[in-house]
Amino acid sequence: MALAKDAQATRDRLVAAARAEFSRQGFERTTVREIAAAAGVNPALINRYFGGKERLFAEAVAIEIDFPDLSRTPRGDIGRALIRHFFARWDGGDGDDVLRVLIGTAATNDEGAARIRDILSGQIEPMVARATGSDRARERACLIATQILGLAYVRYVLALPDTDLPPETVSEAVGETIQRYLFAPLP
Amino acid sequence: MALAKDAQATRDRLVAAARAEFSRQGFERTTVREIAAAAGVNPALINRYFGGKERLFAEAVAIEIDFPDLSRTPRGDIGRALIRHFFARWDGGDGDDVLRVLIGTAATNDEGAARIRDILSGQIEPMVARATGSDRARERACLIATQILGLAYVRYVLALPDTDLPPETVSEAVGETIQRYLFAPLP
DNA sequence: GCCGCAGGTCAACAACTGTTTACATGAGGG
DNA sequence: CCCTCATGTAAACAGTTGTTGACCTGCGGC
Repeated sequence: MALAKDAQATRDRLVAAARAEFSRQGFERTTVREIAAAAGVNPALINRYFGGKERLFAEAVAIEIDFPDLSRTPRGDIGRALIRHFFARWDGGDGDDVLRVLIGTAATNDEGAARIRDILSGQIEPMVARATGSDRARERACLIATQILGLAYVRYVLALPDTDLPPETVSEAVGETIQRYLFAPLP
Repeated sequence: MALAKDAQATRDRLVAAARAEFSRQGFERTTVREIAAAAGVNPALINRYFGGKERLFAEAVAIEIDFPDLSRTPRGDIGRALIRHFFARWDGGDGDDVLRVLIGTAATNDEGAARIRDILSGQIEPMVARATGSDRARERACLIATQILGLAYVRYVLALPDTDLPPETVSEAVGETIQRYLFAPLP
């Protein structure tokens, strides 16, 4: 049963509200009072439960990318498959995906930038190494990051309409780019 | 001769200082007092000359991309040429290039995002139309924007070291991507 | 020499920030 | 039943923010 006083539920609602607000306005613009109001709780609880705005932010952007299983995907289709996966995940959009939060906040928040670097090293690079078996996985992962983050930036930060970047065009054109960054010989 | 009281010089120093500070810290984190201190002037002058922080920002991020003349570049080399141009421009780095300011601030500042969209419509898209003569210039311009902004984001916001993204790898791999976004058939 | 006024200073303002402190409340074990 | 302590509240704090209005300052024309 739902208790009137439930610490865990309050924490969860704060994290959810924080994600939404940070995503909409970035770290600096978002105030703890806004987050608390959106969560329907008292602002002081942010300090009680998380120890401050910074620590709540860190909690709100903890993320696992959970790549699709590519082991059965034909080599030639991996690029397209990756793009489709990201597309589905982002545009399925409950609107507060953490990666979107990060892209927006990393720009002015070192903690956020460090998080993205962690994802690059800890999740994208291993995925590339696994999928390609090639050396230079680091370089390839960075190239892929430029394209995927750029796509996310244009779509969600600049908020270009679908007509400017039709999903099928993106899947095809960007998918092939990823494919090349994965497998094409590097200079 | 340099006057002790020179309104134009003061304005210029304020804009320059604003660019540097906004670039380093983004719009929200930067205070008018910091900008004034960096410019060596009184904070009140920001309001006198620009009418507020927002308006100073708008002035600081006014930008002309000034593309290279591509009319004599062989069709097959345009992608590479563009990337080299941006690279030279960004990394030549007096450290306060306006496009870098914009990328960092647009994330949480609608005015900034609108500026980038203006550049896309007013400068990148016409350049694409001119260079390719193709229809679908808009789509191609957006695709190019994803790659170029993503590259800038990874290099300057995430601040990955040169060893992760060696310039020659970028020129080649990303150059070819731009080339494809310019000329390859779209689905 | 003096005066007007563009150019620059100074201190204060009101609003808002994250955080802390002291206090209320009510569910659940004894 | 009542006492306790996790949970939640309210108010205040100290600092910072962008902005403003009243006030100097000194160059250029008379």
